[in-house]
Amino acid sequence: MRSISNDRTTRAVIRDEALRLFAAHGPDAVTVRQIATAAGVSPGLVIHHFTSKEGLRDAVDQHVLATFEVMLGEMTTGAGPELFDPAATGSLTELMATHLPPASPIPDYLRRLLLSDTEASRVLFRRLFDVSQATLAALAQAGLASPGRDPAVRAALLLANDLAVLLLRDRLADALGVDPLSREGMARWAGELLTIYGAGLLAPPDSGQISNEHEGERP
Amino acid sequence: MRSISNDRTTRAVIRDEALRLFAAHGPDAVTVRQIATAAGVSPGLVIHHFTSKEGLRDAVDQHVLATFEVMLGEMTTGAGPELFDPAATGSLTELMATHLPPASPIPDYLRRLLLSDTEASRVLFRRLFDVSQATLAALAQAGLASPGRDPAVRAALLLANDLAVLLLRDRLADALGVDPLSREGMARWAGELLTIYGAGLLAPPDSGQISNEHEGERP
DNA sequence: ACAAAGATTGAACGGCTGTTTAGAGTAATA
DNA sequence: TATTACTCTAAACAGCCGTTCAATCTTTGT
Repeated sequence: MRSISNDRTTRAVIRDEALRLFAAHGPDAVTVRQIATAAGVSPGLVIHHFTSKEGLRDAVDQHVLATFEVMLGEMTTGAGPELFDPAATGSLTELMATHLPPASPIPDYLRRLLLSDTEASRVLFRRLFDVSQATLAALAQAGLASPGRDPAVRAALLLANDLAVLLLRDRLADALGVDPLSREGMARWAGELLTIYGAGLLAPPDSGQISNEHEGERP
Repeated sequence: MRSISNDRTTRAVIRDEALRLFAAHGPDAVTVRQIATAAGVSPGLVIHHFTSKEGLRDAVDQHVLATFEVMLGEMTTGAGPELFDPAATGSLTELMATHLPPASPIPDYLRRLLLSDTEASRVLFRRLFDVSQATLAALAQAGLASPGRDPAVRAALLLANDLAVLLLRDRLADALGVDPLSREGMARWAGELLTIYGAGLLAPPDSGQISNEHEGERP
């Protein structure tokens, strides 16, 4: 049956449609019937596969966590160029823009997940915090950044600043006229972040970037 | 009837209980009956005063927005000392910690509001963004900060970094063992933020603070 | 080919939701 | 005091919710 252009299990289809709807409207605002319709099945089948709506939520959480584990794994594996870029300190934003399709529901889902007071939320944040701490330590070892007087707080601050773009995406897109997760948005954001991380708020533009390809800019 | 230790209108009591419950569990997870019980009235009366549950949400939104308008007004009025502190760039965090009781539901409500895709959310963020832009311009005029190559993005970045503490409060408290909105948490957070905003990530500890009372630290 | 197991459906059930309605108490007006 | 207006309640209503159930259709194992 599921042969032409569809090799996903029905279970996976339901899970993915739930992810999409949960990301767009929040789990509480989405009904089992809506998920079933979106997946082209009956409401009973959704329950049959996931026992309950909360079971479905858990399955979606687990799937998203696994996706992130893969992304984080690829990051620490293929590391190298971003080590010379203080702003790419495990930049979640860039990581997602690179590894995820442009219309992926995962950023929106992550936004809700991180603010949801669930176990999955705590586990994910803890993981991101550990990565942030490790990255800061590595940068310090390489002499590219100071660990600061309070390394744990500094690592948390860098992580929070990174996540802020994700969490406030819609509001920022409104205010700036550019989606901060788009190519142009990320470039403009990173430009300011690099300057500040490089030499502080008083620094003149164009300081801070350690390796900029051409310095042809001259207004 | 409402005389001893209660000069609030019944309407106001309902509104405040709704604010408290909405902040704690989210508007969708709270029922009209729960609000009515918390306020000590019948469910019908809640509807009678606010027409519908959504009307109640709007009233709460409006009340929170008005509260913030007052706080922002007091900020720009009593300005002065914080102008010399680049990190206090309209610091929402500090503003709320100062003007709100420690158990106020408003921080939690704000967190949900800013991510809710409602008109109130857009209005509030736009207002905060304008304040951030104005503050950055004032700091630049005073020679205390550079407006950056992209002033709008820089103002948005400073605002987002400020709001991040609020949005991720629970997760940060988990990871750091300190509520970042508590006195100790704010002090530690501001310490790192001042250093980075002062001279960047490479700066040694204790640079960046323009007016630190004693420099007795020497490890 | 036959039987067992699993996938799937349509209809139904009880419970909870926001809201309505009719009416009882209470204060203000005249 | 009679009337009007307002606050408030108890009960009920219709609708939607997650979930269950019995019965089919489809696949798998032997």
